[in-house]
Amino acid sequence: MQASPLRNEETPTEAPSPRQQAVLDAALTLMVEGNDPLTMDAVARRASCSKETLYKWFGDRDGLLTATVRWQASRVHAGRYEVSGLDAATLRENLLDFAESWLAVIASRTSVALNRIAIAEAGSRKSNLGGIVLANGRFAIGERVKPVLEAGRAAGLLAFEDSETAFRTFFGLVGRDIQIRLLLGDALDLDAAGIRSDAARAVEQFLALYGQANP
Amino acid sequence: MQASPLRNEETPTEAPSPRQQAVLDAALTLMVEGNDPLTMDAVARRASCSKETLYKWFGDRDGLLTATVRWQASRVHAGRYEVSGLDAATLRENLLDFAESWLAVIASRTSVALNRIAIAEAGSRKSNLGGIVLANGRFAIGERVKPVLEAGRAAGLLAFEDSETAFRTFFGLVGRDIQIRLLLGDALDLDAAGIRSDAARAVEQFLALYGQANP
DNA sequence: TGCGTACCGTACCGTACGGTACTGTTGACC
DNA sequence: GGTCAACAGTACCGTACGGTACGGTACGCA
Repeated sequence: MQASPLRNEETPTEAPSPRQQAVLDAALTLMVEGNDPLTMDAVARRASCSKETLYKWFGDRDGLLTATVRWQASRVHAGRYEVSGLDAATLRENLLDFAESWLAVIASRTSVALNRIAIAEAGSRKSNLGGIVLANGRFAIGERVKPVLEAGRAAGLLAFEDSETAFRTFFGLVGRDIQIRLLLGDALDLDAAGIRSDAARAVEQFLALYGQANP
Repeated sequence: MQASPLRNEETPTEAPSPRQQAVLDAALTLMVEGNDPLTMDAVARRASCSKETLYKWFGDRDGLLTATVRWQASRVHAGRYEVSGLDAATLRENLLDFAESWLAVIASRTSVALNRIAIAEAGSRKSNLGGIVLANGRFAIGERVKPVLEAGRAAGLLAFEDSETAFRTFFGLVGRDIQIRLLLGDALDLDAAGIRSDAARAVEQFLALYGQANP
């Protein structure tokens, strides 16, 4: 089990124009509503544009989906974290922040809808939607968390050999069964309070496993 | 976040006849191969039966998918575990066994294909495939693991308040990012050795969090 | 031997949807 | 005002696929 080749899929291409953003937002809205099966007709109607324009801008259906996923991802990315001179409280706070924001993302209707489409598409080859979602979700957050973990280790607050393995444990403690249940249609509603307490529990468990008193 | 209403979906209806089982196996094979998009035509051709028979036996496409999921589930369920007079070694062994078999399931091509279809279907209402997969996967294993955890607590080997919460932590430690990565098409191959070491790590971590010396 | 049942194979139907073509209409620029 | 590009709206095409109908065959049963 070595590094996956999926991590450099972020390739933002050029940013969509405001009108194109409106179209992509329409597509997102339709996905999230989830009543109709996201047909090109439906997007065109919702966005008040012609199908011909859709095809001109995005090439084909897959291009539209790809652009939509990228557009959504571009709005989720947050700034990087400060990792120099880490103390225990700051480390805990950073991890808590990651856990909360990650839970908020995977519990959002947008994420569920996007992941459903990417997973469905990943079944039938000929589209890299799954890779894009992974690159902007799971792998993007891994690349942001691992420096924090490594800084924690450098500061003597954490002990682990491989930051990737440590992160995957953190990921499991935070996400548990939430994402698969939501993807499969379980009703499971996580409100803000539930997210906070889940995130806190995950962080405490992670620190119990990997933390050590600053020597 | 309370109990989900999905847990009594196992309703096995009557068992399929041998010929019907062959048809369902054909459907499974097609799903796993994943080249064509599991059309009724393809199933009929692969199973050497007529579409009319398919519709007569299973009602419609959704009925066929449902029967296929149930058929697969009926083969995965293993026997229950002995939970009386648990000692530390037996507890660890039981947990290890659960973790290994669960990892083997979610890493199998069959599980990935089935979950993909159920997730795709869960997007467009009108089908309870997702509920069935959940009931026979995540919830079924939960109902089998929780008695073991509770027996461990009764024997003074584990400490927790809520067995559901403890199980969800175990679930997260075992599965981590594996299922979502596979669903999204990541290549990630887990061989038997990888599964064993992953399972062992998860069990040790779980015991580090919830275990306590027998008083 | 005739009849009914269960089934395969295949032709067929209707519709949904991806993709294209055509006809305005608007607005920028000369 | 004339010209052109971009675009909305819509009609249209081809195909894939869910679902149905029907002819043909094998087999059990009287």
